[in-house]
Amino acid sequence: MLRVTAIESSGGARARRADRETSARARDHRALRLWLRLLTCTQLLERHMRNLLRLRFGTTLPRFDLMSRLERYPEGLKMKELSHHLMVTGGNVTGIVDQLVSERLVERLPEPGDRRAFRVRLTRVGYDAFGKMARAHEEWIVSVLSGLSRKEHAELFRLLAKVKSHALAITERKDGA
Amino acid sequence: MLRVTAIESSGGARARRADRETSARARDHRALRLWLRLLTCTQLLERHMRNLLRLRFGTTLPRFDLMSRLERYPEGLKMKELSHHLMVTGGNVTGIVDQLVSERLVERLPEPGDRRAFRVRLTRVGYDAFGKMARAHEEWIVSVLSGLSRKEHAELFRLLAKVKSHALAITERKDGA
DNA sequence: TCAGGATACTTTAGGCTTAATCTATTCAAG
DNA sequence: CTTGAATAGATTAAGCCTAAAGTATCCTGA
Repeated sequence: MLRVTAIESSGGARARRADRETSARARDHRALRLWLRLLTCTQLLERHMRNLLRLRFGTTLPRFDLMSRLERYPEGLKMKELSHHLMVTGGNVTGIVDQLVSERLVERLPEPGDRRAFRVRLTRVGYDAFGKMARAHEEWIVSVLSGLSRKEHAELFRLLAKVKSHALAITERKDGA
Repeated sequence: MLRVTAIESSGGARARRADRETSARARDHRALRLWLRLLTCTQLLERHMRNLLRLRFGTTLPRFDLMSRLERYPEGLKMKELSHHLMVTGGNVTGIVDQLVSERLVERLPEPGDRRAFRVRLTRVGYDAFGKMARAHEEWIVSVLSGLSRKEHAELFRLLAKVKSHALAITERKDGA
């Protein structure tokens, strides 16, 4: 329930208790609204990105993300590493790499010294295709975030870092316990 | 490419041009990093929420979101309205409502005066089930965002509002053009 | 009245994602 | 060397999500 609770105004112990409850509820309310707004922002940007990639390049965000990661590692990455970087499961990476291989955008190379693993790398065609997409992607991201001043940029970045590290701390604590 | 470009130091027109390019690239770089951080934060929180709902309540985030929306409208919502609120396609809502109906958590009621439409509403069981989930959900959201001071909360909220409205403006402009 | 366009919803095909399970290979301890 | 645990990937079943096309109903204007 996201309705704001009215604040009582009279004094006394009862009222103080009500105030505490009220402000606790108001804080909860703020946290929920903040979370919903975070979610909405991400979804808006992500949706637009997906449309851009689909309409202009006939591809998808997951494929773009994977290629984007590979582009930074000319020597290629193992499936396991990709899975970790992209924060998705191994099975998922298998599927996306399969697609990209069939489109000749990436290739699987044997990993010397470990016959279980292999290295995934962009092909020449993959590099070229990614370059075009990356420019459009970056252009749009810059424009959509240009509503913020440089100072606001930095502040938002800092606040999100705080959220991120706190979230990681909580998640890991629960995983360990 | 997220590598930071070195800044040239000598004077003259050539160097100034290089500086302009460099800082433009640095700004692009900041925008991309900001976007990636936003995405990471959302994914971290969302992932944890999904796990919570799955492990403790045997349900999923989309179902929770849908019920959460219905909880605010005791008279129910039409499929179209749900689709709009949740920012997903109609076909998607059909699927999730079907699931929830088969679990007896929501019900479809005829919409008087329009035989094409109907109203989706939480059942008694649905209300009770949602209440339990909502408490756990809220508790966790509050705790994960408790790393921020009240002031930081407000600032983050404000900055995200700015991102949101700017993104909406850009998206709509392109849709209209 | 009735033809058309619009609207509410469903269906379908295809892609993403996960958890769980399986196979092949590596590694380490005896 | 052999056995058993750990690791790298692939596979499967199930759910989410979308765009596009389909069905039924409503509405408007001649």
